[in-house]
Amino acid sequence: MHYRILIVEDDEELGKQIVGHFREAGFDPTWFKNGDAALMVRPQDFDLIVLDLMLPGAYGMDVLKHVRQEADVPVLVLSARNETTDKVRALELGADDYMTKPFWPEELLARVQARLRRPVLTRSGVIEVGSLAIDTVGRQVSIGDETVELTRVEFDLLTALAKRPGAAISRTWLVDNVLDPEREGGTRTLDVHISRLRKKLGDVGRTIATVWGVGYRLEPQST
Amino acid sequence: MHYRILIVEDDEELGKQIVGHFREAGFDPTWFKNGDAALMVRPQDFDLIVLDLMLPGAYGMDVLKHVRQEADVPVLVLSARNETTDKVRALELGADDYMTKPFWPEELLARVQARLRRPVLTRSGVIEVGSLAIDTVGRQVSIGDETVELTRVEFDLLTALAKRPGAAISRTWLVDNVLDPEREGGTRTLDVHISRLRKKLGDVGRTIATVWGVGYRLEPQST
DNA sequence: CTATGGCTTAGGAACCTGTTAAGATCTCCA
DNA sequence: TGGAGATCTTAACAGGTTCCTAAGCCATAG
Repeated sequence: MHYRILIVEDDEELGKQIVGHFREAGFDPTWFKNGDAALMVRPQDFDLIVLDLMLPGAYGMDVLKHVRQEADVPVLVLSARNETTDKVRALELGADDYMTKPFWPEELLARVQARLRRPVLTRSGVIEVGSLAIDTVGRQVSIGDETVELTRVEFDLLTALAKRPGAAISRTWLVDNVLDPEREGGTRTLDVHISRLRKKLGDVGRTIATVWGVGYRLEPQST
Repeated sequence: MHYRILIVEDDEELGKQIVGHFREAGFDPTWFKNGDAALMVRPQDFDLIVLDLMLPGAYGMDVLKHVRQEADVPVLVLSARNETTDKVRALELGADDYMTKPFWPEELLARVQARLRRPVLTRSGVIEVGSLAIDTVGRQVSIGDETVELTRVEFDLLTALAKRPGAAISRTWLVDNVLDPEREGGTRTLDVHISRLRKKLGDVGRTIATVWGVGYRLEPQST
């Protein structure tokens, strides 16, 4: 069975290239060259959406909003600029990942593949990993029947890991995306949060593995 | 069946050298010394194009553009400078890989082979070579059902080899790309890592072959 | 047989992580 | 506005892991 990928990209060259790479890799890509068409589509017909934010007419954000209203499909956002505002807004609107042009097609492919190995995310916005249940809407976490109280950072940290169970999430990514972005680098802050998270989660906490020199990973079959 | 390679390179020496290497390696190389000729060609007649950006008259980018308009042939770009602008522009125009001069002809050959001989990379980001499975996303390695604990360098080394099973990966490439780039040259560090990797992998470790005077190779049918 | 390159062992240096404790900051409510 | 409590950050250190280098031995090519 082939994953269906929707690509929204106005650049003729880049679009063709991306489509080619996806097809080669065994995906089933659909390519829209403008936002209007993308606004008509049923997002739930696709397994993942690659969206260029810099569409003519600044439709990028509209498309993203539309997709988010309709379904919980992962969205990978592309942007030509490396402006933080774009990134922040995209993430606020529910983008799942973000890439700055230019990039290697392989990298895009790799990220998409990583994203598709996704967790059990129920329609109500609950991520389930083993006995762990994360209500991303109500921002509540439970293990079995027990509710666990987490702070904001702890919750975001756990969510980031749980969104891609089994994947190693790099320290830098976590620091940049979960912790306060205004911070300056070079501390043990992340470790402290992980430490407390593990303690609060008890047995489940032990399924947060350290990937030495890289980051952390939530084991998929967390009991 | 021979792969047809188009080489666009104005430097007499380098061109001759590259052509020689490709021919030796069993490719079918065609060599153009200037961009004008390259603009006339039908890119779809080739399996891969090696393009020097620094052509007289600055035709490099034009050729790239031409190729991209015509067909979806992989293009490997060469450039004398190590300037980011060139790299970025090449990427925007759809180059698939990029090499900075000077380089070893072997390295060029290796990259070309890597591109033509697609790695065994499954949808989920797992590289499989025989009973060996490398989860590049989760950064985990297993042989059959057994998980193998590898350090960061060991993992990256194995991945580099496994991405191109059967291909000889040069020592220099491994040292430059896998080991800490800040290091100074002239040690036996790589050997030590390979040694430990072999030991940890047990039987599979024996399929990491030494290519005398060149580097290492992971045998494709590793048990 | 010789020279070159590769393998392995061992030790120490460098690095990374986990944890505790304390200070800074934020939030909420009276 | 003030203050208590919760939350986040930083510093400091311990403990462990990983990496690099040196040195001797072995394998290979010529």
